[in-house]
Amino acid sequence: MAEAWQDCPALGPGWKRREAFRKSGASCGRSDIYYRSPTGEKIRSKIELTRYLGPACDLTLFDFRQGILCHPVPKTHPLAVPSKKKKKTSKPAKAKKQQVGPQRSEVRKETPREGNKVAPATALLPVTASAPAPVPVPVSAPAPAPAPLCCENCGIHLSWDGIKRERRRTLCKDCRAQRIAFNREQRMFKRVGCGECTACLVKEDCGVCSICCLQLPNDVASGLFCKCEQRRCLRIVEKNRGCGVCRGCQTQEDCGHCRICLRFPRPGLKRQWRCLQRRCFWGKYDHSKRGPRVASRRHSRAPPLPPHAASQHPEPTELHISDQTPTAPAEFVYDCVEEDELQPYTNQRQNRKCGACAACLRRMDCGHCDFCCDKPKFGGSNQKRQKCRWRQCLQFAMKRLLPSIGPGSEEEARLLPHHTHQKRSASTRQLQLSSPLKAPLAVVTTPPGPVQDSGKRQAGSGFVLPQPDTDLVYLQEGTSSLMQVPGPAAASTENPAQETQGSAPGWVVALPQVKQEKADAPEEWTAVTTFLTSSTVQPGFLSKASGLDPPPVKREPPGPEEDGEENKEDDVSESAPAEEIGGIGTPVITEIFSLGGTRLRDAEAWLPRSKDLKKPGAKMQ
DNA sequence: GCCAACGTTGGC
DNA sequence: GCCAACGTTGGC
Repeated sequence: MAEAWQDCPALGPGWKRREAFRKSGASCGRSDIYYRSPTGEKIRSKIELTRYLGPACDLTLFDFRQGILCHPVPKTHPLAVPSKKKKKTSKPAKAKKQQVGPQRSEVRKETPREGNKVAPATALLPVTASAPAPVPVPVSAPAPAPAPLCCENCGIHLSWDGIKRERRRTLCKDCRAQRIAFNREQRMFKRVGCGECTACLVKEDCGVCSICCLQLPNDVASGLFCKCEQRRCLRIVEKNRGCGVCRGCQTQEDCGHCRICLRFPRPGLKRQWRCLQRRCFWGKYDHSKRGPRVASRRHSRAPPLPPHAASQHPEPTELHISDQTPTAPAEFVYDCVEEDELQPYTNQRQNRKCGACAACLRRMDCGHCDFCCDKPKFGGSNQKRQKCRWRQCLQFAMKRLLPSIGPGSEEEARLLPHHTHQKRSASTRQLQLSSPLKAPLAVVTTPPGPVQDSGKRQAGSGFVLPQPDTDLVYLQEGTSSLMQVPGPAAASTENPAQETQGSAPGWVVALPQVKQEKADAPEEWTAVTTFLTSSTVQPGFLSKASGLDPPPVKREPPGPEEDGEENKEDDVSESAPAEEIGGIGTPVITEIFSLGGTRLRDAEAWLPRSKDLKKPGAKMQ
């Protein structure tokens, strides 16, 4: 973001406008116009602005690019922006729709600043029934001043302008900068280490820790995602202990009014997360049992501080690591970190499509996965901005997930952009399975009939057919089965016609059936494509998958942030609800791989369901 | 480690 | 102009 936000009085108080010039790529030099509402909503286009303000708002006179209102001057003299006005007036279709909107005079109405979408609507026009977010806020009266905020760390008073609405932490500018620096430094320590501590100086793996004992393939182990415990940088702050000196650590009692303290207690459950006012500013409180971290070795470890933190945060002597000024990361590269990883980001976007897998061949969004639900066209808020899970390339995901599956052929090498490997092959994010990687990779169920005779059958690169009488997915070629996916064998017979078409091998890539898929052209579905009999995962899904009902959607947590946080923090306190286990309506493979890493252990809770479903009464054909 | 959020860019 | 979605990063 090279250009700063500037006021846009044409839209009303609190509205900001920014022009961002593209710095690279084919469209380098081109600029994009963004607006930000008084409540922090990001607007990227006039359509979005119209959608945001509601249909009653007339934006005909508003020049989105210039950020000004075009006065309805006599036809002969478009004074404001002569050259551009022609284009604006050449859009009668949109104008017709908006003619019911108010005149300019209403644009400058005072804008309340509550965190809802009513406020911006009042900035341009009176609130109507179609205005979004019907939050019970008095929209007609002048907005009351927002409650004063204080930095969670230093406690100084903050203005609303200095706060990013979407951030969960309320920090002043300085504290946020320090925290960002701290996080960046920690990331660097995790990635390459400080290079100076005793752990970083160890050159060989211990061979006895839990990570070393995993005996992962070299190419996987070299990915840094699992590092010998004895070689982990000592300057990585542990999650389960705070710094002891910050405001949060020194606070002894719950505040009683933060969102955590005010959270409605759940019957029979003890609160497991910490009052916001008592959380360490630097370190991480222990809200997670994830990860095979070994803490015992680190008890004497001192949390590092951002380079400029010392001047503002008093800390014990032991916290000073002043003589260990972080050196450039390049000096501390592990042998397994490729040189390319240290090269600057090329700005070249990857082509994530192989163009041949079932996902790439799919042309329509499912409309039901979380990414689809996020899309504006499905009524979402456009925050995730990811491709439909069912359309995310299987090949791409496979390569990213299993780096050991190198391009086995030139074709594969072509399909997988080289910089994919360059940029991430050795990073800790390699197997992270972040959102874009959670593609519906492949769920292979045992096909009916004699196709099971060969035990495992190569079914395309990276896919191996399951053993007879099992419903497993072998995500590794050859004999390595890194992941096993349960599923009733008989279930794959739901759509036998598709399975037996053409030259399809005796395996099926399972995809969910959702209503929209019926609209897909038949040729979009390859012969190996069938619908997932997700009854394996979710009882009752089969009937839904059969088209009788639209599959339920795995939705985002209801709350804007609290529930999401709560889910994270509270994930061990309750038995997982169904959608957390299998994700009805969400690609099953997505959920499976969401279990990746430490969450794999939770697969046990997932697996037994297949047994249940294999009971006579549960099996559905 | 994971992922939500969002800046950014490609492409229609 | 607009949308899709890739890639980064801050927060937990």
